[in-house]
Amino acid sequence: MEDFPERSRFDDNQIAYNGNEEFEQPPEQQYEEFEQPPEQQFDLGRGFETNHNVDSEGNEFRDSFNHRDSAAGKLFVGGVSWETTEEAFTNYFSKYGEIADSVIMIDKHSGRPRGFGFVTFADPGVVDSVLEEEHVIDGRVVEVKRTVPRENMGFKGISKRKKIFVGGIPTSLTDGILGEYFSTYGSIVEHQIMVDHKTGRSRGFGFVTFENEDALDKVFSEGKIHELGGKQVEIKKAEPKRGGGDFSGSAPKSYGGLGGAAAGYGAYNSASRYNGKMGRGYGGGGYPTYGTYNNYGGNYAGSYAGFYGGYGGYGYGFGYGGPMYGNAGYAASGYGMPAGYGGNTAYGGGRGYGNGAVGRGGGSGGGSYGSGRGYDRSGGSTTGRYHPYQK
DNA sequence: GTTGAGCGT
Repeated sequence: MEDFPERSRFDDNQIAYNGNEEFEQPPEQQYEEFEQPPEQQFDLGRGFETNHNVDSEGNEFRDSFNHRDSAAGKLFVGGVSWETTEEAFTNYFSKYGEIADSVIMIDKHSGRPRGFGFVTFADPGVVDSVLEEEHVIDGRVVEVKRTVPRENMGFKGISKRKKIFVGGIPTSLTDGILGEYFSTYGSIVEHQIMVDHKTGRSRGFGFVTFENEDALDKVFSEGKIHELGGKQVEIKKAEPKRGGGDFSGSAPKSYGGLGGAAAGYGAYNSASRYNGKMGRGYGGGGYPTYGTYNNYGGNYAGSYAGFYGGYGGYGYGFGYGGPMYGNAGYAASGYGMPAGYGGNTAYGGGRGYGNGAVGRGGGSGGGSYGSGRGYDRSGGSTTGRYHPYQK
């Protein structure tokens, strides 16, 4: 018996690996895809020195894809009554200055207003004062905010664990009182009582965001039960509902975790196919934090990959509660890092595992994005932020 | 009565 089965198996492996290499396309091509000249969409003139960034971990990433947000003078207006017309809406804000643009978004499917809109002032200087004030349109208090920040603001953002949940609030209690009460513990950044859109009535709970964490200490030091408006309310640390900022910076919904997904693909030969679509990672923010669903993407990919033991890979990443189920075996570990560089490396990654750079998945956002959209949705919460043009 | 809300096809 000189013919060892091992031998042939080994041969098989060799073949398999060779096969891999066959699939690997010259990186140059990838580069061309990724190195597209950055759009000059920075009409905000806010002093973005460059759109080539390096985060604190040394990851490079590009800012692109900043359409529609944070143009100077532009504000998001939420909580708009469904009865408010665009005309009334515009007219209301025109008292602060010339309106360059304004719109109330309508859901095309239901034909109903979506309850929010945008207003852009010709003079960006007025937004600050607009943001300071309370606004009532058609008897409804609307919420004016800057348009959703992305990685751009990740650092100056005001967010950490400074938000508390307040439950058991008497429906008669107003948001103003809520703010007044808790402001005795520290400066409040934001506070709100949630109301039912249908009835307009309080839902009996709200949130308060403090400026500093010591305010939280203070407020919690008095126990979780507070007396507000003559009633007992309970306070707790607010649970993050969605990218709302319990964690790093204000990285909103950060597609951060995608490192995993990308990895998954990388593992498989077909990476070459997908690579073409990945690349531009929004990455940015870089914290691997969320990305729950994204991981599914990775998973799936992993399964397909089969090769490197792809299955098993249930996401990892930081949930809120704490640890994750890290496993993601190779998939995650190997390629997260290269991904950070924008896909080109995602490639090389195909072979060199062991970097364990999972954490850096940030940069590879594009991955799951381009290819894993379907999975994303399965994760629930279809924020629908990115509707590339699906009608 | 107890965990929100939404970011322009």
